[in-house]
Amino acid sequence: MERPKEMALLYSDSFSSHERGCSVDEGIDRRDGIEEVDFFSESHRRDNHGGDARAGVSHDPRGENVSPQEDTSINTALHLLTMSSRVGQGAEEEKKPNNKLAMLQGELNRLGEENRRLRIMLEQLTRSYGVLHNEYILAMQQRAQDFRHGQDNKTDTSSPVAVSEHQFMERGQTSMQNFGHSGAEDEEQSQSLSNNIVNRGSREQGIIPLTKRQLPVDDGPSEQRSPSWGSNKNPRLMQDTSTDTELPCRKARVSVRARSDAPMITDGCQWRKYGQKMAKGNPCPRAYYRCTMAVGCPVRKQVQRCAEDKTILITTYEGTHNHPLPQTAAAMANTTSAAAAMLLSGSTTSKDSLMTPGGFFQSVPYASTMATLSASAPFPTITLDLTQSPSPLQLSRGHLPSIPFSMPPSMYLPHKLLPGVVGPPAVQFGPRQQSMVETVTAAIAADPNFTTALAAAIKSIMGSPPSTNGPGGSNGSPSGPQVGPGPPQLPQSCTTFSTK
DNA sequence: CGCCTTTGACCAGCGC
DNA sequence: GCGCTGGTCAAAGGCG
Repeated sequence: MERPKEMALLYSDSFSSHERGCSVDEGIDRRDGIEEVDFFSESHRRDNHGGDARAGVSHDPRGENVSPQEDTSINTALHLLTMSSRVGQGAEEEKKPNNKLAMLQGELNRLGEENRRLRIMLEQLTRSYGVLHNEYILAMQQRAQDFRHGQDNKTDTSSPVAVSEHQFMERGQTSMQNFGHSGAEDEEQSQSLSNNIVNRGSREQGIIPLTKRQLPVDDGPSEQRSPSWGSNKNPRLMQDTSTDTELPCRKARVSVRARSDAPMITDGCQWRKYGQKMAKGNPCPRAYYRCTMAVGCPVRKQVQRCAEDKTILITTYEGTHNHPLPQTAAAMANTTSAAAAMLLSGSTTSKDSLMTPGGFFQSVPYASTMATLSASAPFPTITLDLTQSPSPLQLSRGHLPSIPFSMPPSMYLPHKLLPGVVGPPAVQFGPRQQSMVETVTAAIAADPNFTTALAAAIKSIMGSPPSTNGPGGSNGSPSGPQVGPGPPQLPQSCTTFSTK
């Protein structure tokens, strides 16, 4: 949906810059192409007519210089419009055709300008969002830290693997400082971190409503959705907005593709099936589960077999656990959290940073190969494809090719960005799978290139000094038990991320 | 008896 | 406005 719009805008933009020499017919044809923009143009036009000097488009919001010619043409067009209306029927009938052409051309010019302006505005908004988001994250971290001081060690139950993952996450996500941390502190931090990632929004609901509005932090559900999540149904969104606790958008999801013969992967959590549906395009039904490890836990997961390869089980997690996770679950949870974190981080960055050669994902080797972001859904989704083995090279060097996916414009928009992420617990695989999981997670966590790159990228993105958050930079999850973001299963080797 | 699964119905979002 | 689809609810039944 957004893409078309963007395309339309781009189109119109280029149009405006080339239109000058186009025949009227061409202009008319193109007009169809920018139809979607017309809506905006309308409102914009009104503004312009309101006496704003912009009507003449003598300046470009972006700061670019607009050639005088352009201005002239636009003004001329406007003039012609008025003229034609004034003159109308009378004596100048013969000139009508010419006037009409001029009118159309002028209209086109104007629309082109408006489109460009709108596009610029959109870019500015996106940038502003990124900045605000960064600030918000920092504030949250700070808050979590403070909160933690009052709570002291509360949790910690992760396995060694979990720890390493946590460390990785902590480094990468939170503040990236203190790489040397380890032990319980790290665990705690990491856990909280994961939670933060996911809950960032919900936890702080009371804070900075504005932020919330802007940041789609998802998960709010966990908290807000009281015991009966059931009541959320679709209304979730609406409820959220109305209650102020939630964000208008849904949380982010983490989807994991893994080979498994079992109907459902055991990930350490208890799930209750609450529905099953036949999904379009897939002969295999999709099952819906919700976490029953704690009352009111908002985490849900969808399990479905891949249509192309039924040995592949696709498990999609949504939400954050509001309770402690078992070790088995916690370990893997972090993996997903990491993925989610990447997603979140990416969201904070601007389109440019993500896509350009120094972009975040490019600096995160594994991220680029193992995860795929999808904006097709109403919420951001990161897919971890564990069905393929990573190339030794990648694992050993953490080097990756370029980003295998392209981020749709919508991904940069606030409402799609931050979600909460997920977390399911770890999956209990057979010894072989388990080891594979550990290997993968450990590799990711241990890879200096990865952590370093991630840290650098995030740092640059956030632009915050590392020192502030120390070990605690994290965000501990203030409230209660740690919720481990839970991840799912990590089965076999992994390396590629595929998008749905 | 309690928990879980099954399954049809309902609701909201979205595209045509 | 209508139909499709995804997601969820909740009654009914099964199982330990």
